[in-house]
Amino acid sequence: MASSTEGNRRPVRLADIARAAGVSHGTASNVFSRPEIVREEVRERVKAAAEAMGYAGPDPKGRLLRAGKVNAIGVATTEPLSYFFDDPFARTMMAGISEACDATGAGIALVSAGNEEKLAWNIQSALVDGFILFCIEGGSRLVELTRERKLPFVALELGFDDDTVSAIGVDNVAGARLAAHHLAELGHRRFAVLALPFADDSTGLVSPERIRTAVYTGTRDRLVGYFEALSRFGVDTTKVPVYETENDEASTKAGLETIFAAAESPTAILAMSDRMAMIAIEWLAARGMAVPDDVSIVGFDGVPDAALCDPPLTTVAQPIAEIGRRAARTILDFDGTVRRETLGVELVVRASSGPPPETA
Amino acid sequence: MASSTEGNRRPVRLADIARAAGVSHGTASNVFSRPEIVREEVRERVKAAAEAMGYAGPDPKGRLLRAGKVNAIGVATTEPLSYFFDDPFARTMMAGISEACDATGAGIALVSAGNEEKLAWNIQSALVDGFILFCIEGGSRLVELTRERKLPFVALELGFDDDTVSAIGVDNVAGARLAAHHLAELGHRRFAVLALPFADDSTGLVSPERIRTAVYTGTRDRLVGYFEALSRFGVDTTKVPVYETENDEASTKAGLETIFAAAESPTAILAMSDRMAMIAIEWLAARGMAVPDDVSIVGFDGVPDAALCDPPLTTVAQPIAEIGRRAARTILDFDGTVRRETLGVELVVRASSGPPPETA
DNA sequence: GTCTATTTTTGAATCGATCCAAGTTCAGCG
DNA sequence: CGCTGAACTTGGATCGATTCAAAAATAGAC
Repeated sequence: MASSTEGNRRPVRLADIARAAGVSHGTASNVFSRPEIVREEVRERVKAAAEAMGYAGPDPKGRLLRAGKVNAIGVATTEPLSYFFDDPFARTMMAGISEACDATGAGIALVSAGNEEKLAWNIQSALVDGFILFCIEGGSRLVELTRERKLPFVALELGFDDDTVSAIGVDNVAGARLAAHHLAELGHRRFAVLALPFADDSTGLVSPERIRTAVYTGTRDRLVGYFEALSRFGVDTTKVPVYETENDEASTKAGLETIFAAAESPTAILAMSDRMAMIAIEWLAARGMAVPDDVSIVGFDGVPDAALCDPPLTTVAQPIAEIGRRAARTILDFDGTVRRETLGVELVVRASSGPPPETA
Repeated sequence: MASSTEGNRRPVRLADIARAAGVSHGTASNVFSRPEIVREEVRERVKAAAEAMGYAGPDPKGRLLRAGKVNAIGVATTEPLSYFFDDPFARTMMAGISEACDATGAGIALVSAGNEEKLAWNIQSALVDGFILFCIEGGSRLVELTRERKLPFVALELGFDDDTVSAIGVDNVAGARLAAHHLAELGHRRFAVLALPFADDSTGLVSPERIRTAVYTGTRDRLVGYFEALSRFGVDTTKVPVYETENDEASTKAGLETIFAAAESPTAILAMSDRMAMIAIEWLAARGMAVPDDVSIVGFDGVPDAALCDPPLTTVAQPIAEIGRRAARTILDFDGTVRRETLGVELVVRASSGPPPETA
């Protein structure tokens, strides 16, 4: 029966019920958005008409255009969407962002895309009031794309220098110094570094030249911090192998192969991410090397998983959730200025680091 | 210099550059959305004008209104936003949803809210093409609110019977049967059940009356499954303590206190969630009871963490990511029909279950 | 130089609401 | 009975784009 009237889809809009109720669309609008200013009798009539016609309530699309504000912040990355739920670092960050959004009632829109073209489109068409950018990879492209939108945005883990963008990060030099100092103080003198990318194009042992011309300043800063602390203990840093990975399993393992194939294998590994550190622990275990008895490892990031692995990882902990919280607030309370924050890090000593083996 | 012209914020719109370039809005619009149909000379002129005036590109707000489609799906829950990133079950589900969204290029909007009123508003005003509802708690309210929007939606973990809503779930009875059968077959005869809520108002040992009048049919179904399998082994299910919790630490621990305070303590625990099962393992360890030597435990859900805890948890695994994927597809390929899917579950035997102690 | 076919461009209509200045209604008062 | 002010309503303008039928410009043929 009903279907005979319905037939095809007919989106009922405010104007329809206004007409049905015999009032202007202005009044009909008020019934929904400011009911108190409409006389009760009229209000009831309009509501009844809405009910009868199956009106779904003011369509946010229309409201949005008028109001201008979406009340949601976009979080973008070049990784696939599942990155936000799979990666421990991202998850912790998102928890911080969530907290700030919950507090103000803002929503979160996740933006990502497989290929470059889709990413551009998704960023251009995302319905948000601002962006938080996860710049883990392809950060400069992401920043470039987002800048076009002319909306407030803040970069996280920004890998390169650009004073015109708001960014929140940590003191990489100080953090790295902490990690290297800790190991050197324990007595280690033979080190190897598992590095994040210095630029986009390759992996492998890095030359001083590559370090000098690094695109990703975060990577360079961490290395500088490591070397600063090591030099202070008399370590010849030119002899320390630095293997550049892509922070994934394959390249990290390749790095470990290379490092331990050398004549003098290290007693301590400085990993620029917990991810690599944990892969290293696993790799060493598989080769029968004990952590920390044979080799000590210190990570970087302080993801929750690092406390749970075996042995629990000594690492340089970033205040990840706090970074997320501040990033969200930067967008939520945007005031038109470029905001740059550098937060402190903390060395969390757990069981993956200890004195070097006696025989060494 | 520049600032003297800019002064205050002036949102440049398409009409502005059209005027500046001396073309109609129609043509200006085409330059951006279908550049191939406008003559090169004109296209360049318009683009130059856009560049000169600092135009950010067609505003999605305007486009949206015209196009009608947002190209994003909303995921809603009554929990705070961080639930999506903290809870292992939710995370796995979101990974599945992400996958389906990535495949079609759709975005994800997270919707949630502290209080009831905000939730209603957030659902009413979310810019999405459809909803996926996490009905873990307050599911009926969530469904009610969402129905108002008259958008496609699908419920997950729907706790109650309602044939008018699309939902994706698992065969709770069969899953529970698997769990109980496994334990009974190992020789256990003294059981206790850690149950999810039967209704919203209380926790504690449940009466047959409460089971019969259960609001949450999922809970009831799992219990039915447990009891069916146990009966087949001659266990008097009326003697099996069933403790209703809120699936959190406090109430689960209270349940364990109660259960183990009884004269005949159980040798096996059937937990309706991995969460409770893992809390139980911890609680038992703290009391010096060994799992599975003194007490066996079987969980329900199959979250990734269950494989990592100590001892690894035997559990009834739901195809969580697959549920997420199907939910997303239900919205993405919405055809106007009510879709109900019930997926199978699988018993994953790990180290938390074994034969009962000899002395028992 | 005219006519037809094709390529471009135009401008009004539309999407679905909210806002607001101006107009209407009505009770109370002198 | 007219006047005043408060309480409601109205209808046009606006938000920022896209669409499409019709008009205009251009090209090609004869």
